[in-house]
Amino acid sequence: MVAAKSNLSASLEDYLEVIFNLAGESNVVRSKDIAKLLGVSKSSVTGALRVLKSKGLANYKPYDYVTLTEAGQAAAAEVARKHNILKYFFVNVLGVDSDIAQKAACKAEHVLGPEVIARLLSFIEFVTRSSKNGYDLADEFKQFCKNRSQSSNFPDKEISEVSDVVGLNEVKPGQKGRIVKIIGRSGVNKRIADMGVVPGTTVEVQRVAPLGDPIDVKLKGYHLSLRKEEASKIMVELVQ
Amino acid sequence: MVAAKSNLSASLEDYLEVIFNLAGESNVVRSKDIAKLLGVSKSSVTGALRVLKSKGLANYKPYDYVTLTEAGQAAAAEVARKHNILKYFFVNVLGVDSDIAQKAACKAEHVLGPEVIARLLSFIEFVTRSSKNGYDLADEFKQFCKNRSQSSNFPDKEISEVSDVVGLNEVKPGQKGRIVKIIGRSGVNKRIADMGVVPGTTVEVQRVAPLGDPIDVKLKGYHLSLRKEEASKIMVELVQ
DNA sequence: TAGTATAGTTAGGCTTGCCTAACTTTGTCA
DNA sequence: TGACAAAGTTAGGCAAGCCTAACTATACTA
Ligand SMILES: [Mn+2]
Ligand SMILES: [Mn+2]
Ligand SMILES: [Mn+2]
Ligand SMILES: [Mn+2]
Repeated sequence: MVAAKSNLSASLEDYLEVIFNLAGESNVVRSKDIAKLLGVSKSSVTGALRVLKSKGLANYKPYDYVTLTEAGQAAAAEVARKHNILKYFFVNVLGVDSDIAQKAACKAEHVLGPEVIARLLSFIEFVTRSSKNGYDLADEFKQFCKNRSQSSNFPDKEISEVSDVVGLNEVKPGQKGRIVKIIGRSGVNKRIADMGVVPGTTVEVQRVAPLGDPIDVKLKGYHLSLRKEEASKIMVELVQ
Repeated sequence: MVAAKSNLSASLEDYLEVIFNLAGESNVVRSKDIAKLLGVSKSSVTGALRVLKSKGLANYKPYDYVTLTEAGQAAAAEVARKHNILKYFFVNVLGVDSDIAQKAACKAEHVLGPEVIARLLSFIEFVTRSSKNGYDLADEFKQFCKNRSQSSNFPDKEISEVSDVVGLNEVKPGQKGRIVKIIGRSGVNKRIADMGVVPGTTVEVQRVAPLGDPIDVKLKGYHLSLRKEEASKIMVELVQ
């Protein structure tokens, strides 16, 4: 029985999952219990059940008990399986708190595909196996967490810096910038373009008046005084 | 600088993430590049940027380049960090294919909280550390995966069976069921209720006519012939 | 068996996030 | 400069999921 490619939303998978779990706990599944477990209103459940029926996953009849079709049970079981594997890993390998693990598993179960889940299951098996050979990996990890000082100094994959393109108005006196772009096309911008303010040119800020207006800059040997408003439209990349 | 509790949707986090990454790769960030990377239309990007601006995360001005605020950069960096940690774990510990890991990480990054991510990072550190002590855990795991026959026999956390409450019409001759509920309140249902068909009673199906109609049952010593339509409204739990 | 409590449905509305088509702004280059 | 291309915005619409309020069907109990 190969599971059909389902393409269900996270929401619908959760409905399937709780119906599946409720069915395992009591004789019949009631709409209100689904609502309570998922934290949604009764009418939301009605809506979801209609969708599940339309997809051939639930045997829905108004006012009737809720049951899953064969296909629905298969899909639900798959979700529940992912949930269990994930929670097991979070709790018994990583040592995450049970409640947090429960919630995390019920989110992640909808976004991790079979390849990742299969590997994770193998890994759990590996860890379990290792503990039988005298080397309890999960335990070893817990020790590792305890013994180490709080500061994690793992080379937390350096994250590339954000580019240094800013408005010319933000450049400090003495700094230089290469013009990347001039925003807008107004008469004023044409005026400064005529004075050599074009992309590619390097400008140096010389003086900035108290309130940031005006700004004295030097480019191509010329001096130029710019309004803050104008400068803010000149995007430069800081150089040197 | 403590990161503010953001509560961003997965979608908005992805926008932040790609803006952050693009900013690291080139001088300026263009709307169309965001659209291309996320696989959405230009207008969707415009909409998202307006939302990010309203949340104080992006410096959005129509037709201007896209930049992030301090808060936006912080939020984006957090998402990117989760992404990197998850991908690293999937690829270098679990041995998942790089492309699949990339996609899985970019989904899971939105649903796994700081507790899980912190533990995962510690675990990666633990594995890395172990490899320096001559016991390469990740490598060991790969061997384990290879050497083992395809069949995984890990006690895949037994999943509870679905409850056996069915309509009486589905019960085979010779089987018995305890009545759980009778659906509907029509005159017909009242008739059979008068004959002892009430919740709690155990019925045994004796004979079923060729097309499933009628159905002969025995209860409390009486014989009763039911229409399939009637029987389908009598929910029973299989017994014995 | 009626009257009330409970369960479930319907109607209508909201938000998020996406789309296409048409339009405007900006960039480019002869 | 001015025409054309590229980038970005606006308008309008749609689907998924959720909600509340009002209504209806079923269950319980005296
Ligand atoms: Mn879930
Ligand atoms: Mn779950
Ligand atoms: Mn993502
Ligand atoms: Mn990502």
